[in-house]
Amino acid sequence: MDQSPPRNTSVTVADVAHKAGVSKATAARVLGGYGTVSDRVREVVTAAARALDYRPNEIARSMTTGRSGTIGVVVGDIENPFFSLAVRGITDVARQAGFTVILINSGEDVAAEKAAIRTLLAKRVDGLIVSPAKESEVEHLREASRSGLPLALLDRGSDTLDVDTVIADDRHAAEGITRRLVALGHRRIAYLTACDTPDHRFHTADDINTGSVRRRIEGFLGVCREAGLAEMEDWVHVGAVTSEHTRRIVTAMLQSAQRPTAIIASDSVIGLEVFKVHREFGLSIPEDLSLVSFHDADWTSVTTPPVTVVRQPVYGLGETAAKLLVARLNGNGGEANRIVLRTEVVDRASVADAPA
Amino acid sequence: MDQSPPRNTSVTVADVAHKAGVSKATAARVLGGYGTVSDRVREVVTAAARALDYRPNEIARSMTTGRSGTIGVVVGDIENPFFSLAVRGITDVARQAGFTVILINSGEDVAAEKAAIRTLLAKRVDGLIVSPAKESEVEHLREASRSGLPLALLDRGSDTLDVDTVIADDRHAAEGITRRLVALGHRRIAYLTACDTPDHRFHTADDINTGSVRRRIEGFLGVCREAGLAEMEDWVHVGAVTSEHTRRIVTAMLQSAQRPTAIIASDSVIGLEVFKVHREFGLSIPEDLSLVSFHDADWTSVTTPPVTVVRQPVYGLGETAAKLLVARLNGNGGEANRIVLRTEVVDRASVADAPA
DNA sequence: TTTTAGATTGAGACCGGTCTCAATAATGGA
DNA sequence: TCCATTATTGAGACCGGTCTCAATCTAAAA
Repeated sequence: MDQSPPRNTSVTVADVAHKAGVSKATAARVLGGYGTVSDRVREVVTAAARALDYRPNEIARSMTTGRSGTIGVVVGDIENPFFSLAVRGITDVARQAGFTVILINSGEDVAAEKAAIRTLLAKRVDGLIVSPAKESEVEHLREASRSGLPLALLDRGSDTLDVDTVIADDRHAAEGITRRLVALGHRRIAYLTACDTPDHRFHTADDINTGSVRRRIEGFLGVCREAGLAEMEDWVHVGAVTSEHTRRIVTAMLQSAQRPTAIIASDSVIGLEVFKVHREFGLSIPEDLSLVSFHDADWTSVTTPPVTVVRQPVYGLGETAAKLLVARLNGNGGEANRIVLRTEVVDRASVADAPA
Repeated sequence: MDQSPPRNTSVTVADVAHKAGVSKATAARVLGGYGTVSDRVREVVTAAARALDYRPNEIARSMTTGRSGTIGVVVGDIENPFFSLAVRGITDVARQAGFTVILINSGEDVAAEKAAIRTLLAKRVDGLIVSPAKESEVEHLREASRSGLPLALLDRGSDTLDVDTVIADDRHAAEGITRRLVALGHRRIAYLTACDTPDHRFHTADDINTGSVRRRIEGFLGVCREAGLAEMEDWVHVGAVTSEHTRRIVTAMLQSAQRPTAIIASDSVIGLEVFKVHREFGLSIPEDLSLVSFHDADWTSVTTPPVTVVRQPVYGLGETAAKLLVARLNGNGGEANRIVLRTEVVDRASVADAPA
């Protein structure tokens, strides 16, 4: 009795209309909530729909309206706490605005990113939020945008792409912490990032395709130059793409005769690895080595000593990007917005004077 | 010259067919990759499609095939590293199998979960992976499953739902660590979980609606009983839903005359908060307090001391659930699979003899 | 009471694919 | 060379909604 027949074939407006004894058009009107219907008919149709357990088919609806009610999100890696928090911001806004989110990881690989965009385009998403793997390769994004699809860039911008962009003031943040380290007497300051170059070595900031990281490195190098430190390019290390890579790089660094007295980690995953390795070397932070990490990850406050970090408004990054996109989706036109959210240095105890 | 006209109206198979000088049916055949076409025609159509920059419309395709190529994923909170890692496992498998993922957070709220299911049903997802907020309220899931939609449960099962389920051996894990604590002389052992009850107090394991947590508590209480410890129900604390709640509960606990000598944290977010609070009290782990946390979060290995944890195969949980779902989607029938993945205790340094 | 603007309702086209079925062309065996 | 098969192709229905337009109805205005 409680087991209704397993209906493999779903009930449609036509079914409801038939049961209610009205035309398909009328049933569609009350079910779809548009047009004008008499109260009596509305009741009959509603009752029929309930009796039949009618479920609207969004696919069919999208077919005619041209809107899918979904937004596509392409991030590097949802497993990274940075992105998972940003995505939380996006989904919260999207849900509230009546949109649903299709999530795809690019693994920071441009080819995968292109494939993702293609898939999303085929699914006819109403809008796109992307954290581009490479600023230098955004043709696929430009094309999507030019075809009229609203696009918002997350955490990484592109000068050549005139679309809504939400980033953090990475350069400023990097300048701040570098200045601080220099003031404390540090001269051998290493900057460590997951971004890679073809030969896995750093030459100039232009080699760095990830906008946010490039700006940080430019800030870092700029301040070093001001302070009269030469050839600090040699202290920028790229390719910390996995914890194994990071471990290898940090190990080489700490074993070197010219061991750095301070390390700036470009994200919390790298920062964590640096922290792990420094202990294996029996070094102590901050006496032997100062450490600053980007991203105020949860672990940074419970280590001994706790780690000084650049706190980025990660949730806000996603939230803002989604809000801009939703505004576009609601027809708000106008110039592309380029929003820069403020970061903040959270002073803890991993930074001190350079060892004598 | 390089700026192709911004086509607001997308090109369809009919357009391609017209340009290629063939019928819509024929163009559709080569574009859709089905049926049989002569090589000559294939070439002409392909060329026309390229010239027009034809992009298939998945929505329209779904309309006739009845398959959307998407799977819906409902988790508590993507921001939680547990879920973000599991989702990574899901998306990896889904992508490989040609499916796209629609992600919705339930916030561990049944009403939100129901709404999510409804949305996903309307979007005509091909399958569903859900981490149910409450085992006691799964009617909406049962209904979805009964209507023929493949469903896989993640991390939390339901005896009354006969669907593919992937969980960890939570009871066994809880028994193991409890036994260990008891053997070290602990008698005042607190178990702390985010799951809540109507009156925010724990009475019996049946009050706990989250399957994984209930099994852990049953394991915990079972071992305590074996060891002759009475009324350990009083040591189970529920409602650590936010860090503020957790902080309040832990603070009360540590201030009490009957201060626990060991705490078991039901997830890493709670474990982190316990770690933070214990320090503010000037207590030291493990001398004054032993701590064990579920989920081998990254921070647990870098604290001083590092924290002993129950390592769950989180990525594997998501991966396996997705694989089971994909198998169903490919038509594999048969009994519902109930897979239990093994956990492992990672012994670090936060557990020691109970203080005298 | 007749006229008429406005409210309701029904028919049917349409969105952009897939797919069936019949018609036509090409190939092979007797 | 003729007929049976098989390969290609075109027409048009269909999926489940939305939406336009014309027809019918209702009630207020004259």
